[in-house]
Order: sequence, then structure tokens, then C-alpha cells
Amino acid sequence: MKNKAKRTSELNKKQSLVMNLLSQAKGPLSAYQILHDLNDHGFRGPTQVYRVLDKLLELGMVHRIESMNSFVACRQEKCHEKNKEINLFTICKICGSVQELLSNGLKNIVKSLSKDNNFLLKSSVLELNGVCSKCKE
Amino acid sequence: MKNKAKRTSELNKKQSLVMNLLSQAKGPLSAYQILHDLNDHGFRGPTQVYRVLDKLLELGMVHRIESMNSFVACRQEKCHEKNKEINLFTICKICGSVQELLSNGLKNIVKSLSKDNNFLLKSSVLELNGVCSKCKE
DNA sequence: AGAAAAATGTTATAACATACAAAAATTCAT
DNA sequence: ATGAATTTTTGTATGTTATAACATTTTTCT
Repeated sequence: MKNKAKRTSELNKKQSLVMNLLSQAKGPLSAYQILHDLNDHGFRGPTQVYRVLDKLLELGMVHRIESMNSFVACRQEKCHEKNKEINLFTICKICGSVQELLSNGLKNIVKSLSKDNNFLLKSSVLELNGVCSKCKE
Repeated sequence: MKNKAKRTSELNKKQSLVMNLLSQAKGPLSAYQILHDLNDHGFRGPTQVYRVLDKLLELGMVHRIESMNSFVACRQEKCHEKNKEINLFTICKICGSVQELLSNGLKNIVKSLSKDNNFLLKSSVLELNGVCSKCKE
């Protein structure tokens, strides 16, 4: 009766705490911010945070923003199933907000780049750095 | 008579040392690897390395691999002039090699994504993670 | 020459991440 | 049930990456 792809309700206590924290956050959080925020809930060291993050990343429920060494909750419903290997974000250098996008165009480019270069793709991430629409005004 | 875009020959001593090291390296190097390798040439602390790297990044002669926290020499002749804001790499998880690519398709996608989302683009990087052609065999 | 500004050097510390050992929970044969 | 063996969880120590803060030297300009 076990389901391989866990639903949110099957997350354990610590995993749920991190997931909720990230879901309610305005922007990306670093592992140490998470550690600080959840100090009173049993998180006593970075290792615990990273272990939970690894799990949530594996489940596709959280994404890592490479250029910020921090983490965001996934906002795209279909991420887990279809687009796990094509990650795409805009990052505002003024307000620090991160927007997760989907793009079939990008997907096609990534696929054909991999093919053309005889490269076996596991995952990819495109990070756009600049100024978001709100901060442009 | 001053040229705004510096040529290699105009790099100072420390900049040249780092540039040469990166150019001859098989793969990306971390700032601390550079520090270690150039210890005997006057690099006594990380700050010195990071300052040189910042300069070389600004000149477009070096790129940062975000997912590895390390640095590679630019291998594309036209990088500095035309494609500064569109960076593209494959990264082999077996041998650690990094390949720099150019793609007009990617460029178009990035431009239109920025436009569609009312995002003012400063720079972007697409990192493809997987297994390179050599390691696939 | 000498003041002001820019570049460089140095130390300390902050921020991010992992290795490994200790402890707790679970399994399972007796 | 008991307790040895395995797995899972936890915690400490340490390694790695990056910047802050401030001193010194070099350059620029009058």
C-alpha cells in the first residue's frame, strides 16, 4: 500500500516544518536561516536541515537557487512529474525575490543541446539575474 | 590612447597569474585552490584571489560555475563582446569537466522569457548537469 | 612635496556544507 | 519477551567558501 512518490501528508515532522517554512517565505531561505527559525522545533545543527532539504529536493518539492546558496518551495504543480530536470528562475537583485517559471522552449533547447553535444542530461537550471517588474518602476 | 576593454597583455601581475592558471587547468578551480597554487607567488589570503577573480569576471575572461562554487577560463572568443549575459555550460558529474557552449536558441529563449515576464535581464546562466560524452562510454 | 584617492595587503570572521561517530529505534532469530 | 544485528537518526567537529574590517602602499593631482 506504500506510495513511492510521497504526498505532503506523508512527510515526517521535521520535513513538514521545513516545507511549511519555505512555502510561507517571501523569498529563498538559506539552510542556516532555516536552522535559526526552527531552533525551537528540534533543529540543533545544520546537518539536520541539509538532510531534510536533500529529501525535499529529491521529491521535487523544493529547489535550490545555485547563485544564492539558498532554497525555495516549488510553486509549479507539475514540477515533480514532468519537468524535474528543467529548472528555471528569475532572481531580482533589488528585492531578492525569486520567480519560478516553466518554458517548453527552454525544454526543447536543453534537450537538443544535450543531444548535439552527446551529453547525458540529469538536471539543468537556468537562472536569470536582473530586476523584477515591481522593482523596475 | 587608452583602450577600455583590456587585452590580456594589460593584466597586471596577479591577474595574469590567475588567468594563466585557469587557462591551463583541466577543469574549474575554486578560489582556495587558486590561493593554494599561487601561495608562492604572493597570494597570501582569499581576499586577493577574490579581487582578481572579480576583475576577470567583469572582463568576461573568466566564468563562475554557480553549482560548483568555482571558476573557469572563458573558451569562447566572442564572449566578451556579444554574449556576456548568456552563459551556458555542461558539467560532468563523473570527471568534473566543464564545457562552455554558445547557443543562439538559448539567447532567443532568454530574451523572450525576460520580455514576457517584464524582467530586466542583467545576466543569465544555464548549467546542464549530467555525464559527458567521454564518461558515457 | 604633500594631500586625497585608489589599489593592495592582512587578519579575523561570517556563511555554507559534509564527515564521521554516538545514540536511538527497528528488526528478527531464538 | 530478550538481546544481538541492522538501520535510522542525531550531534559534534571540521572543512570549505566568501566577505568584512582595517592597515599599508601606490598613484594621482595640485
